[in-house]
Amino acid sequence: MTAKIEETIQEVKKIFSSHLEQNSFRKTPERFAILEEIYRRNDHFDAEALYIHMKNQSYRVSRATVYNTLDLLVNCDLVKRHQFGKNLALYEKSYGYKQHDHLICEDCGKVVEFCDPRIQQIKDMMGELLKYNITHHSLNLFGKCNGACERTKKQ
Amino acid sequence: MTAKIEETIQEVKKIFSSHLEQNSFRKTPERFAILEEIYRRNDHFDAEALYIHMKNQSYRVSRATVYNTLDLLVNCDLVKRHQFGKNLALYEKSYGYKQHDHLICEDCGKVVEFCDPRIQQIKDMMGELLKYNITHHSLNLFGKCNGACERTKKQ
DNA sequence: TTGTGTGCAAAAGCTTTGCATGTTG
DNA sequence: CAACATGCAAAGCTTTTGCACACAA
Repeated sequence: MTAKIEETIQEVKKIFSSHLEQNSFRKTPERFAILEEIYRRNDHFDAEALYIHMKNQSYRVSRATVYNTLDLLVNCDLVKRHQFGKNLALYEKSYGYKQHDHLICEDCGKVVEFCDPRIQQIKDMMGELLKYNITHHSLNLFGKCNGACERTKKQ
Repeated sequence: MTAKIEETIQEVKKIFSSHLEQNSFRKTPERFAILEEIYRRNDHFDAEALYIHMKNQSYRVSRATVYNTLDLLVNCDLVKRHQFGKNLALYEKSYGYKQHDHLICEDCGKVVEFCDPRIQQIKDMMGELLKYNITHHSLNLFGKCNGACERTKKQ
């Protein structure tokens, strides 16, 4: 499993490297360090948490660079950004992950992923019906996770 | 049609009035003026636009009151709040409207509403499967409205 | 009259920007 | 070595809060 992670990290670094090259962006150590940090995590995180975590790990980055790099990674589809609420934007790594949506617990903030083929059907149908080119979507279900919450209250 | 609007306004004012009474909130002219203003609109609007519009109409309100009243109205289901993007929260009146989701044009910001029964099926199924009480959802499709855009570029 | 609501402006929270410095190509 | 990226802190934008005054109950 650990080997798998290292392998994935090498792959995404190559992809990121190509993306930077193609767009004439520079390959800075900060950018690759942030990418690596993201791919070592397994959760949904916000920019600040990522920044703090980098700081704690001896790596010297600024918030500006974190935000800048997150944008770059979102643009080359290595990271997905989700707006779960007004002041709650969470990111997640996306390389090798299949499309999925989210169920968010209103009490503890826990995020669960799920897949349902019907959402794709809805996109196809509405795109055709309304004459839009649908590029992406965002489906979030909000609810309460019956009990498991109290112990995991977040932040 | 105009008569219909006046009628609706009377109805929602009664509902709001009851809600305020039940929660021991005061019935201030500002609150009813904001409710009325919202129900005279037919679009998706943000808090600032509502504030500006009230100001332009000789009505003296503050942003604080606008935000406060919007919260009250959302809580009694007379208004719905949608987070369409990072800094893009839009509201819409909801009394007498059936459940619907949104398709947002990435070029011009235009918002189209649509209904699809499959989303309810997904909610029911995922709630049961994952043992959550689903309270609400947010489904937004993003795409491009093929041409009609260029002329309606927003803001 | 009593305490909630309001207006105003300042503050907060997340994100972006400006500027001087550092580093990639 | 020229331009772009970085770090830092200040600024931006939307939303919230604090305070004194106004007014609903």
